[in-house]
This record gives sequence, C-alpha cells and structure tokens, in this order.
Amino acid sequence: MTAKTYTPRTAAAGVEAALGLVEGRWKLLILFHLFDGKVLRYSDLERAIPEISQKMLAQQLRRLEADGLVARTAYDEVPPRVDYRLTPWGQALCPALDAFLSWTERRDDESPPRPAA
Amino acid sequence: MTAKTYTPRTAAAGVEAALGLVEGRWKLLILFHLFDGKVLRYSDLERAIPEISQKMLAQQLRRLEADGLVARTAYDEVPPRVDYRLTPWGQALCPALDAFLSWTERRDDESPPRPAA
DNA sequence: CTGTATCCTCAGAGATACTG
DNA sequence: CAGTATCTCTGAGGATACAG
Repeated sequence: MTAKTYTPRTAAAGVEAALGLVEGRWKLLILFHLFDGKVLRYSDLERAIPEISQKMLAQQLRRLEADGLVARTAYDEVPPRVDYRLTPWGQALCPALDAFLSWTERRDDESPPRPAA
Repeated sequence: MTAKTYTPRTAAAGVEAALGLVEGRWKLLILFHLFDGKVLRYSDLERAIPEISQKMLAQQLRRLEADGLVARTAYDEVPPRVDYRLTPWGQALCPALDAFLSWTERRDDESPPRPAA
C-alpha cells in the first residue's frame, strides 16, 4: 500500500477482512475494556457496557473468541465463573487502532476547506 | 491506547468513527483504486469495479466526498465529465491500513492453536 | 452467574428503470 | 457521461423470556 505495487482488489480484500474482525457496534468497545491485560468476567463486561444486551455480548464474545482475539476461560465452580482476556494477537491490535486514531486527528491539519457534513 | 491511560468508551468511539468512514463493502475498494494519486472518472470506476451498481458507486462517492476523503471535480463540458481523486487526508489513510494489514499477517506467528472457525 | 431462544425492526445493500 | 428514483431483500441489532 505504501509501496507502489499492489492490486487494489487484493489489498482491499485483505484490509476488509481485518476490519471485519473488529466491525460492528460492540466489538471495539469490548476489546477496549480488555486492553492492557485486563481480565473480566461476563458480568463485569455487562456492567462496563450497560447498553449492550446479553444476546449481543455473548454473541460478540463468541465471535472474538472464534477469530482468535479473545480467550475464554470457564471455571467449573458452583456459581459458574467465566472470564475473558485478550490473546497476544488481540493485544497486537493496538498499533493499528492507534494509526486510525492519529489519522482522524490529522483531519483538521490537512483538509482546510471541509465542505460540511 | 498504547498509553495506559485511556477511557475505553472514548477511545472506542474515536476508532469506531474512523472505521465508519471506511466501512461498507465498497469504500475501501474505491479508495484503493484512487491511492497513489490516481485520478479517475466515474466511468473509470465503474469499469474498475464491475460488480458495483451505479447507485452504490454514486452513493459511496458522495459519502467519501462529504467525509473529506475524496475530491470531486465536475467540468462544464458538453459530454459531462467528472473526476475523482483522493484528498491529502485521504492519502494519509495508507499507514493505518498498512497497520491493519500487518496485524492480520501476524496471526499465524502468535496464535498457534487457532480453534477453527 | 452465564448464558440461549424467539420475535421484531430497521438501515444497508442490490436490481431495475429512468433523466439532464 | 454521470448520475437519480423506486422497490425489495437481507442480516445486524434489539427486547424479552427462559435455562443450566
């Protein structure tokens, strides 16, 4: 991409696949609550993200786990206990997210006209 | 994000907004065709992305323009002519996209088990 | 506590036809 | 050439109830 030799369709497909792993209204929110090595239980996440429904929380956690971003640990205890943390690969998402953040912050520097929304 | 002091909700919202500018099935494909300073007409883009409908092409171009990523130039000629190119800010998206691409490429290095889809 | 199952709504996306 | 106007379909997301 930085290079001059790329195939638009291939590069776009690659980035799109990566974006898909993080897409949707909730995944990023969940990931940000787990960044920096934090380990949270299902109910911790419910409290941290009050607007999410149980369905969406469970569903997105399943997807993040299937995609290898999040690790789920279930303890066989009498009140069930399950916790979630990021995998090393999940943690490695940070730089990419940072790059996006700094890109948005450059908006005002480089696009003076800005034709309004 | 790399820093230890961030508010999950704020950071997530920021990244989500940035991702929104690039979301959807077509925007990345359009952007990749315009990277590297290329200037394309509407019909060039139609040819470059044959599966896109006129509606979606026009709609996504409007959005990219409104968001300040793409610049539209209409020439007042007898067969209408319009071309599209990236704004400087649009060009500046590359590093962020690169970061995402290198992240996906690290998957196999760091997540040996991979529980299948 | 940690989830599933069901039903519903709505915006994104596609097909097709038409226009300055 | 460069679009707009409709219509329809689909799937993400949400509300609510139930279960191990």
